Amino acid sequence: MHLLKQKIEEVCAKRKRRKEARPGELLEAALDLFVERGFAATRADDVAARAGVSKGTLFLYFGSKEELFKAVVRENISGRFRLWNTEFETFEGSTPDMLRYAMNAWWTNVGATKASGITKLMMSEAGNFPELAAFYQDEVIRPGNALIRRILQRGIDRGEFRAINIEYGIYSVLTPMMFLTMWKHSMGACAEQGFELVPEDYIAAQLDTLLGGLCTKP
Amino acid sequence: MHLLKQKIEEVCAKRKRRKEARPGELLEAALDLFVERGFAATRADDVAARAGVSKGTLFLYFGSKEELFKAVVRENISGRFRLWNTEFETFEGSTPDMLRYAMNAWWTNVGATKASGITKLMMSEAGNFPELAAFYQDEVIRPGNALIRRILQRGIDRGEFRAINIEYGIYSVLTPMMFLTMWKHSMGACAEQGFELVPEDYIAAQLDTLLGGLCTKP
Amino acid sequence: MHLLKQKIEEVCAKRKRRKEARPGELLEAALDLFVERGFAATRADDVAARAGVSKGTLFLYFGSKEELFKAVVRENISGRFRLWNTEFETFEGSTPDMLRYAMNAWWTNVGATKASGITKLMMSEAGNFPELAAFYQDEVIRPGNALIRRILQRGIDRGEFRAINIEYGIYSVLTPMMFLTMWKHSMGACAEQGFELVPEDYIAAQLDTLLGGLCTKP
Amino acid sequence: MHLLKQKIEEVCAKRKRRKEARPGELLEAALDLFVERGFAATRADDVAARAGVSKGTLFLYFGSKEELFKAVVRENISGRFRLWNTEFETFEGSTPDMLRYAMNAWWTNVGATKASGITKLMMSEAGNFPELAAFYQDEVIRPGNALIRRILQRGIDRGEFRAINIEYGIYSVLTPMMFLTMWKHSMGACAEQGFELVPEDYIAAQLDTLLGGLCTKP
DNA sequence: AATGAATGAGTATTCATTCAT
DNA sequence: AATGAATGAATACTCATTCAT
Repeated sequence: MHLLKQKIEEVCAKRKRRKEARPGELLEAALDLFVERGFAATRADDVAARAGVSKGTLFLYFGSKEELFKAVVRENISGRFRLWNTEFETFEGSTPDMLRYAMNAWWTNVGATKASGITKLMMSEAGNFPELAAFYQDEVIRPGNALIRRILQRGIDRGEFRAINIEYGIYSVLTPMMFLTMWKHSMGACAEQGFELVPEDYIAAQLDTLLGGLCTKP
Repeated sequence: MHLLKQKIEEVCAKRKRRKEARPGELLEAALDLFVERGFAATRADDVAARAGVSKGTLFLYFGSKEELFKAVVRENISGRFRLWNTEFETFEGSTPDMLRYAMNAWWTNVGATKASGITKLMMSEAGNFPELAAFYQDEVIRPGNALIRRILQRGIDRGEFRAINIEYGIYSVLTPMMFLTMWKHSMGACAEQGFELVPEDYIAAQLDTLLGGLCTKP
Repeated sequence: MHLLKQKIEEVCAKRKRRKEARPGELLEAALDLFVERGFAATRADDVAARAGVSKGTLFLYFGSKEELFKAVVRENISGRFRLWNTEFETFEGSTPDMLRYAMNAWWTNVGATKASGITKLMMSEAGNFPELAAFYQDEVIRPGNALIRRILQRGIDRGEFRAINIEYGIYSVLTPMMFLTMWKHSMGACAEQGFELVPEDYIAAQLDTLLGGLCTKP
Repeated sequence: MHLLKQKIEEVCAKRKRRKEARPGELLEAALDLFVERGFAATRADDVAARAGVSKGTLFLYFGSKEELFKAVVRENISGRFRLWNTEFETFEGSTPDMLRYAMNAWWTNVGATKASGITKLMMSEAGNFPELAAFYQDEVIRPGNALIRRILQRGIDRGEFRAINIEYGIYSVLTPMMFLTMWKHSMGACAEQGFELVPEDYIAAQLDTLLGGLCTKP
């Protein structure tokens, strides 16, 4: 009898592996297309085709195109912040070093990956999906800001940073990342000839300016 | 029958004077809606309605929705740079002051006005309109970058700025403006409660950081 | 100048005649098809085609298939009751004659016409359109019942009818009409061979039974 | 591999006992839903769900939705007429009493039960299923009419009823039943307030009118 | 020049039906 | 026998675009 069970389980396992894989394949395909073409210009047909299933299957897993979009956003908003907060607490170097580390880690783990596409998506479509924008605000913007705030505060507390207005300072850290994201997904395609933007160098340069300022020391 | 035509033409005579104004009204309406909703989500109906004309009239002036979009972008990319370059050449203060002046002027004349909407448009739709993106690159990005480059170079030449990598430095100046634009047109709607972003203060704070750096002077 | 106006009005008149005719043509086509095939089995395409317009035009006049359906029902629910109530008040003959007159008038003006199709429609689809059913209840059932009630009451008051329970009596009058409607639109198609139901004769026979009863007088 | 099959068959053995029951459960569920929503608006999913099986199983027993529908109708058209004809032949009372008995028996055994749903179904969908309508005609309408005809003829023969036109007289008996059926399944939901229709009372009242007529005896 | 009625290609979504397991 | 994942044909509805007036 257990032989039967075993067999059945085997069979089901294969199917289940497929069933559980489906949404993932669809989400991946959807992410690609949404980022590439935007929400409206992405046809359900195409998402299904790229995932290698029929249109009907798409709607089997996601009730509507909008739900698919939401799922794509959710899927790609990882709980990376828990890890990062831990790293913050155990970091032993100087705060400038911490900042350097943080921005480079962001680029490696987010900016350079497909995940950065959803930031671009959010910027483009936020107006049409207020509910999603709020979700993004809660899940990404707020924790992200909080982490940067902690870093800046640490720098100030330790006398490493000037006593700047932290809330505005956050954006000084944020905007280079935002810029890189847009660069990669929007303007980058038609970049200025004769000047190749190298993300890692760009980040290094921004950090230099950010930390040291443009002005020569008196 | 030609009598009718003649009469009609007579009657329409006074309308002709308004003829030149029409495209302007349409472009204005289209700018608003494109910025607010994006290209795909903006219906020709709505543009016409907001401009106070019939849908047919819209297509009388612009052969297609895409052409309308291009016209909107082109129309709003003014040759402001000639004036700004002149100002640069006649400016007599320090380069930090010049930078301050430039960014505030940008906010007053562009960022705070509807014109900033096209930057948002370009970021959102560049991928779908490479031709337009190239045009934008030529007409806005390149001259803008050139102007900032001149400012930074002036600062370095006069010993006011450190000898940073200018190409990357440009983006340090650019990104706060880019950020403000996106803030105004995308994320701003669902901003974090308890922290009101005041553009002028934000610019001042960014300039402070940019010029002085985060680190305390040794 | 008035010549122009005249011409324009002429032109517009033609168009308006067309525009105002459209909904009517569509409603007529829709009535035919809904009655023939039911709500669900009627395709919007077909309605448009039968009305001689494109699918788009259909949705120009009726926001959705459901709205079209509602409009069909409304359109065919005439204010015939005002006329009938007047006739009731000015009728001078006996109440049995009045009843005879009423049922025959119903057949001529409603039962035999396409309008009877909506009764069949309502019976079939009432469950799926509670809102419409309520509307039908208000606009047709209630006034219809009221009229029959007046007739029966008149007969009783004048000593022509027995003192029956009027509320139930109403249905004795109603059901033959309902039956004829269903006969015409449902079962009639596959009627029993060898017995041709002649509506007028059927009505006469029902009236005979209704008025005289089946039983021989004691 | 055949080992697996063997095992599976073993396991399914006890299910086989239920095998015969399956179609019955499905037919019951289908009857409910078809009556409630009509043919088109009833989804195969829902039928299967209500019957507690998977959608696949439904199509295992019934090749198509249409076949399911036909089976539902056929299943519920019982050969009750044999019994009723026997009762007719052994009935000993007066014909008016016989009529009273017949209509009340109908209500108890058919009208008040789910079986009455198929009458409603037939009325709504006859047009779309002429084949079924013919079947219904043969199996229900014709025998039913025949039985009523025998009753009326008995009354006339025994001098209890007037010598009416029997073919039309049949419908005088039929329509109250038809009406009750529609009332229960269509319009009843949104009945007129302030007047509760009690089926048994309604039948009694109709019989009174039918037998005695509306007119006072001379 | 202006209109707005008409169009029809295009797209999301549903659901009966199939079939591998 | 039973499942339920997958399918794709069918259909309501949208919207840029045309054109007669």
